[in-house]
Amino acid sequence: MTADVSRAPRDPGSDAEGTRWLDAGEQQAWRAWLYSAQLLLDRLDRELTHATGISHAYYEILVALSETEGRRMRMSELADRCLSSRSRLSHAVSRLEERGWVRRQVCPDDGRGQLAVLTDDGFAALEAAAPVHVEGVRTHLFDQLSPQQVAAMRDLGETLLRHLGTR
Amino acid sequence: MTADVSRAPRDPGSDAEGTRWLDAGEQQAWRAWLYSAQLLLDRLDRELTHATGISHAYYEILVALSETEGRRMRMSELADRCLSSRSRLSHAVSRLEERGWVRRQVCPDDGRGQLAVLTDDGFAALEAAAPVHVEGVRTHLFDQLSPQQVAAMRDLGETLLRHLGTR
DNA sequence: GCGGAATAGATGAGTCTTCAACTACTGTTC
DNA sequence: GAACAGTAGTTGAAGACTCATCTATTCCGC
Repeated sequence: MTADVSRAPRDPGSDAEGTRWLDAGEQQAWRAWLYSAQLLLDRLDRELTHATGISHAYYEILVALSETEGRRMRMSELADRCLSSRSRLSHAVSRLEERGWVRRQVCPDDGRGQLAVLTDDGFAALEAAAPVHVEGVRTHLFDQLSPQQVAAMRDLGETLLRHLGTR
Repeated sequence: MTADVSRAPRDPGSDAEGTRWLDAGEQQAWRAWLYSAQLLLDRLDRELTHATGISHAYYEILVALSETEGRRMRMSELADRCLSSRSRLSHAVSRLEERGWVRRQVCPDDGRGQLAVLTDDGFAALEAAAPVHVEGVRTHLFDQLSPQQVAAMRDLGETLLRHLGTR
């Protein structure tokens, strides 16, 4: 006897706690989404890391910095932009600093704050990595999808973002 | 001057390497998908971990084992099912063994192999965690989507899986 | 049935993430 | 302007993941 605990472990309806279990169709949709998301994120990260030595997490930090005026940003703002905790970002910036790609600068407006500044070396590293990343996204994502599917993907993402909060 | 390196850093067309940069619509679709995926996975993992002490990664291992005859599975097969590397699974099973939720057993058919076996305590832990996980998936995913969006999500996931390999 | 290639899994070092302090500064209230 | 609460960011320890390496076993060709 197997027990698929994502569906009801007993007869539906006999469940005292009233958990709203997934039906077979929801189950399949969820699994397909979950597996494809995990595989895609993993694949992109792996290919980028192998080709350039830059993980996807680091890449997002460099991109965020490169898109701002002066290529610098407050640590907290950068953390929010990268969906990262403060702590995680702080560690990551330390490691990027060791590589000479980012440096820290005390924030002039607020003595508590720090600015992360993208260096020229950091920008060069990003320029080298960008084609690899974009090619990965194209190959593994957009090349596989029809325009309708791309539209659906965007709609889906934006709907979920409204609920999860852009934070 | 900002530089969005996901689009062409220079004029499109002046790009010597011929990188197929993303246009504005693709960019938005990609960002929406990426952010929503990261936020959703993070949210589900966090809520599950806080409420039950079981991370999503561990949860998937327990679910996979619970679904098999005899609640046991070869390590490699389990790794594949959980989209995990052999090494990662080996470490994870060791930690689950310390909790008394899984035990290892030499595979009778193949002296090289090991079976991971779900214990009764492990199954009980899973039964306790399942409602929390399912409720999370419902609240943060299905409750937010129309039936059409759910269908699109499934279609999208399955399309990407065909390319990325169910592995 | 012997020898080499391939497979299954474990292990340890290095890296990354999380969590809970902790320091330092700002803003607010009296 | 002193006291206190709140905010910004860092730090260190513990847990988790990756990669390369290692051992044990099986498979295959002869």
